[in-house]
Parts: sequence; structure tokens; C-alpha cells
Amino acid sequence: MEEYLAELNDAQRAPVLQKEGPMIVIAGAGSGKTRVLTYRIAYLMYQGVDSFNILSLTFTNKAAREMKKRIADIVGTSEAKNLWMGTFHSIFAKILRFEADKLGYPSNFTIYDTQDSQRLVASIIKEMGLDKDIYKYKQVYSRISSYKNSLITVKAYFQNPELVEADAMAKRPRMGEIYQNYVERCFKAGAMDFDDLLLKTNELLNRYPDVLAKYQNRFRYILVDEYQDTNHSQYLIVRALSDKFQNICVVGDDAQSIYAFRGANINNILNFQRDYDNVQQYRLEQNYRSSRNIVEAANSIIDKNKTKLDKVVWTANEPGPKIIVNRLLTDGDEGRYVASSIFENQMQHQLSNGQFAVLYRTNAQSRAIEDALRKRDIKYRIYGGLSFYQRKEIKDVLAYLRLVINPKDEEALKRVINYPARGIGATTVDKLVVAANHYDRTIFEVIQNLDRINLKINSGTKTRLENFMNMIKSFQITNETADAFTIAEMVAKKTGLLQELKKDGTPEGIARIENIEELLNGIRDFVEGQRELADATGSLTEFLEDVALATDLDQDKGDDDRVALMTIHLAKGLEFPYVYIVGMEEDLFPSGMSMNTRSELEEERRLFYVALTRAEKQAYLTYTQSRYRWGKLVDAEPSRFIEEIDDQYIDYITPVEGYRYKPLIDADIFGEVDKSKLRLKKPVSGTPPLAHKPNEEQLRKLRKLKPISNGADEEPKTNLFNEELIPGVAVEHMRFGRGKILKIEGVGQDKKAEIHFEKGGIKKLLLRFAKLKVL
DNA sequence: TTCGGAATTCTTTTT
DNA sequence: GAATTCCGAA
Repeated sequence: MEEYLAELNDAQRAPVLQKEGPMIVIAGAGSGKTRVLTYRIAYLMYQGVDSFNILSLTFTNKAAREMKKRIADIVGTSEAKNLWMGTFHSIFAKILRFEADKLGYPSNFTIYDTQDSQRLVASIIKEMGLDKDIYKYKQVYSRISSYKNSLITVKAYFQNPELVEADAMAKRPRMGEIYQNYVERCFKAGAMDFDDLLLKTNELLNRYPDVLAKYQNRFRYILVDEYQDTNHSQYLIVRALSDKFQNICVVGDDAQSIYAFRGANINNILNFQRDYDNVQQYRLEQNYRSSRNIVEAANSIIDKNKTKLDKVVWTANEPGPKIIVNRLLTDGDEGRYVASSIFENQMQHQLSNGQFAVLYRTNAQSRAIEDALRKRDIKYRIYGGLSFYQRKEIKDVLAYLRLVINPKDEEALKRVINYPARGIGATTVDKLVVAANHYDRTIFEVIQNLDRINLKINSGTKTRLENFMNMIKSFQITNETADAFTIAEMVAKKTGLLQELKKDGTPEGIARIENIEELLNGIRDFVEGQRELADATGSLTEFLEDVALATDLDQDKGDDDRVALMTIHLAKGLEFPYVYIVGMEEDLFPSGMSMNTRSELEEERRLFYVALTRAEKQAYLTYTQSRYRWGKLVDAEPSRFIEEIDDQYIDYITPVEGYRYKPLIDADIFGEVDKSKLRLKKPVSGTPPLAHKPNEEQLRKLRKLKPISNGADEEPKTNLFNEELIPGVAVEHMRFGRGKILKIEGVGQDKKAEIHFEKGGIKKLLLRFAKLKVL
């Protein structure tokens, strides 16, 4: 153990050595806080603390896994196994399952994700006959979410005239009723949403002193990472659990608090000393991660914030190169610049893809970067955005599985009752929902008792409902004996999901089938993995919980070497040698929606601080003069944050005046082209961008083959993807920009086509997968 | 009841 | 540019 302690500097070692009592570690960016947490846990165990008594709350499950592994290296695998480590949500979901009956929930309760919750809110608004333009379901849901995070229950809401009035003022007087209905419906469905996992934990600990005592005795040592991002609900849980032994160690950095929008309260960290007696405070101020230029530039930014703790982050590292700031014409140029800069760096310094990250404020910005990287043949991986488990086909399979586990799950049922289409339409479902509400039963129960209830449903539909129900029941019976993989495979086959996609036949459909197969493989791996753990069985319930709470960062797919693309929020806690921060523009970063108050702006600034401090060697900032937003080209201004960096840390690259990349297509190309010679590819519907992703060989071919054939003698019948080329006629030249470019006879909105044209006897690929507008 | 097509609306960030 | 909603035809 001594040798491990020797790896730490004095500041890091102190909190590791303090065994008991409340303590706070204020850890600057890159100061080795993960290390402190890891070693602290290991050292506790070394001093004889049972791993069973340690609870460690981390920001992602991946972080927990990695820490656990490291601890296992130090103290031994079998010892580390019993540690409770994970996110607030996953840890307390486990506890809630165990104690579910006390709260009136089944132990196999479903976890509603944001989409489920929002759909439920939307349908409640509809059922109540409210105007959906005033009661926007997303806004209503986010109100509910913030009530829950502040521990405002329905009852508390109605007892608080201020809240009621505020909603009335916002022309939403029935907010409380919606909230009430929402809570009741979740309860009836045996479902908890994300916020419930924390709220119900609080309820459990408050209502049952014996339960509280049990977990207090169990979790004698509690560690919380990223404490600056805990919300009120989480704060109260930590307080309650640590109240008896007061062995609480929180680690955080007020300068990196970036989750206020989901209820994180920066005061939790600022006021920690007030909450406990004899708090020991430690500071980690030496940055080991970044070059001096980066550290000092970041300091010069965060200095502009008023609300912060005293802390001076410094480094002994080399100054390193200055931060490069570049202005580009459009977001397309920005992408191309990033791609070519990455390429150049790789060539010059012999670097692999994994050393680079591109960070942005909004997910929508990834597209331009992706396109450019793809063209350059640079492999990348996008984190966040539409994650694997959020794809439609995956959610469909999961919904069936959820229904098997918990037939009360209303959102799952509504999702799949008519998918694949089996003649149970919206009208029928509405009737069922009304009946379920009326009799205070679940929809599933209503279907089971169709004969006894007089619903105006014709006999054909009745039969179809019964068939559906019997199918689910047969799954349930199988599930009693089979493992998660077996049942999932059965679902994929028997429900007709796979068939439906096969019938579709488009490349998108095929990609979806592959996704489902990947899901099945994932389930199989999961089952095998769980069998090795002591307290797990590889059941479907466990799998679904894992999925519901998985973060995008959690799934490292044995990652081969790729450039990382992600939002700044997701990048927290990570580091890369080379970091590109794109879209440094007013209204985008800082976000136009976060400039109303000083505190919002300060949070944006902290976000920028987080972004910059991800970089080890070199940081790039880019902004554009105009950018495509919601499909239109909009003027942009450089972000105020660029000016806030002290000039001595920056190198500006000014592009040659008048320089610009040549657009892919000439605006008046149709002046030169015989319109009747246009050919377009058979249109395909649907939009998944990955479906057509060509493999490397195809890409290489594609580049070489830009003129599809150079003789006028032979018209190609198929393209590289073996898709049929059919003749079509471009009728009119529309707007030049992205997307809607041409009016083409016979091709409608959201259809994609490949257009070829002929010029001087040479056939060329004009545009792949353009979106076209029907005449 | 389903399907296809088009208009309408929307976007900050996430467990 | 994409998701959701809306509308008319089969």
C-alpha cells in the first residue's frame, strides 16, 4: 500500500489518509481527483473497513467500473466485488427494487425514460381535453421534473400558493392536475421515471426510520464524486444516509458545475461546511493534465465569474503551444477545417484518432463534423445524441420485453400494441385507455376482461386484442424458466418485428435488423456476464434496468481507435491530447437561451471552462461567419468567450481574404445541363443516416469513380450500392442550400435520391441522397 | 383503420 | 434538417 500512497502528492494524500469524519475535496480540473477517490477507497479497505460498508456515487457507471477495476488491482478482485459503486440513479434503483413493496410498487417496476414520460404527459393533456399549444407536453414534463427534483410532491404543490399562482400566471392553471394524473398513472403502471428514483428514495428513507437505519449502518463510508452537480433530491439522500456516522467525503469543483438545468445546486458544494460539523477541507490545485497555456487561459476565463470558491489552479507543465482560434465561413468549412487539421496533426506527430476530440454545445452540430471526417476517411465515434438504445427498432423490442416483465407498463403497451400493425388502431386504444381510467384498472386488465365490459369494440378487433394478449402471456410463461436472451430472441421472432423489417427491404430496414441482432448479442453477453456476479442472475429485469440507466459513455464497444465527438456536457471528466471546440459563436455558445440571467451566463462560462480544460496538449477554437440553423443560413458572431481569454494565450489564424471552399454543386448548373438527361436513383424512404454508410472499400471506389462512367456509350444501370437507377426529370431549380434543392417529378418530401447528370458527354454523380421536393 | 404525403413546429445541455 | 401533427385517400 505504501508504494501506492507514494504515487500521490501531499495534497492528494491528505484526504486519502483521513479515515473518518466529514470532508470536502475541492479539486481543480485535471488535479487527479479520481485518483484520490480510488486510493481513498482502497486505503479504507486496507485499514480494515469492509467493502460492504462503502458507498461510492459517481457520475457515470463507466467511471464506477473503471474505478472498481483499479481498486481491484490494488486490494484484490474478490474484495472489490462487494463495493457499492455507481450513479445515484442506478444505486438507488437497486435499493428501491429491494424495498419496493413498502412504497406499493412491484419489485420489477419499469423505469420510464424521458420519451416514455413525455408521451404519457402528452396523452394526459389530450385526455383532459386541454389545448396542446398552451400545454406543451415537453414544457409540462420539464416543470414536473423540476418539482420532483426539488421534492415538491403533488400535495406540496397544491399547498404552495406561489407555485399554483405561477402556473396560473403562465396560463396553465391545470398544471397541478396534470402533475397529479401523471403521478397516478406512473404508479398504476408500476413505473418510476428518472426523478422518481431519487424522490422515492427520499420518501423511503423519510417514512421508514428502520429502513433508514439499515442503510445508515450499511453505508458507513460514503463518497460522492462531482458533488457540484448534485440536485436537492440527491443532496437530501446523501445527508440522510451519512447522518449517523458522518463519514462523508465529497469531491467536486464549483468551477465545473454545469447541470443547473436539471436541478443541480451549486450551493450544495458552497455550503457543505455549514451542513456538517468539523468539516475538513482539502484543495487540489495542481493540474497534471494540461499545458500551462491551457491552464492559464482557462483561469483567465473563470476569473470572470463572480460566484466561485477561492482556488488557484496551477501547473508545472510546459507552456506548450498557444490556443489556436480560427474563423471559417460556414459550418461546412468548419468541419472541413477540423478534419484537415486532425489529419495534419496525425501526419506531423504520428498520432492516432483516439487522441482527438471534437466538442460542441449542441448535438445538432455533429453533422457537419461527421460529414467532413467521413470524407477524409477519419474514423470517429459520436457519443450522446441518438444512442443505440434510443433507436426506434431497439425501443420496440425493449417495449415488448418490458411488457413481459410488467404488464401494467402502459407506455410499453401503447408502443407495441399495434406495431407491427395488427389492426388495433388509435381509436381502439383510446377506448381502452378511457375504460382503464374509468374502472381504475390497467389497460392490460381491461383487455383481459373485454367480455365483462361493454366497450364498443367490434368482434374482429376483440379477437385481435385477445391474440395480442395471449402472445404476451406466452412470453411471460417462457420467461419464468428461460433467460433474458432466449426470451428476447423469441420476442424478436414471434412478434413479427423482424419480418416487418425484412419486408421493408430497404437498406435502412436491413440496418435495423442488424441493430436488433446486435441487441440480442448484447443481451447474451449480459446474461453471461451477470452469471459470474454474486448478486445477479441474468434475468430480464436486471437487463432492462441496466439499459434504462445506461449512459452513452457507458458502452465502450472495445473501441478501436476513433476521434471522439460529443457535447461538452458529456466530456466532463474526460481528457484528450487534442481538443477542438467548435461553434464558438454568440447565441450558440453561450446558448441563446442561457443569456437571460447572470447565473445562466456564468454556467455557460463554466461550461467553456470545462471544455478547454479537457485538452492536454493543444486546444482549437473555431467559429463561423454564418451557419445553417434549422435549415437556414444564419449570420453568426464570434462568442464573447473568445474575447475573454487573455490574448497572450491565443494564436489567431485568419483565413486568406476571399478564400472559400468550392461548393459541391454549382447553383446554376442547370443552365448548362440538359434537364432531360437527369437520372435519379430509385427513391428510398426513411432517414437513418447510418444505413448507407459505405465501407472503406466502397468509399475508395466512390472517390475514384466520381465520373460514373466516361463513355457516352453505356448508361450505368446500377450504382455502387447495386441500387437501381431510374429515370426522373428535374422540373425546376429551387432554393440552393442544403436539402431542398430541386423539384423533381415523382419524388416527395423526405425522400432521398441520387442524381446524375450529363455534361459534355461525361456522366457525373451530381449529388448523393439529396432531399427533394415533389412538384 | 391504415397509409402516404405535406404542413407545422422546434432544439441546449442529460440521468 | 428532423420530428410531430394533420389531412385526405384507399
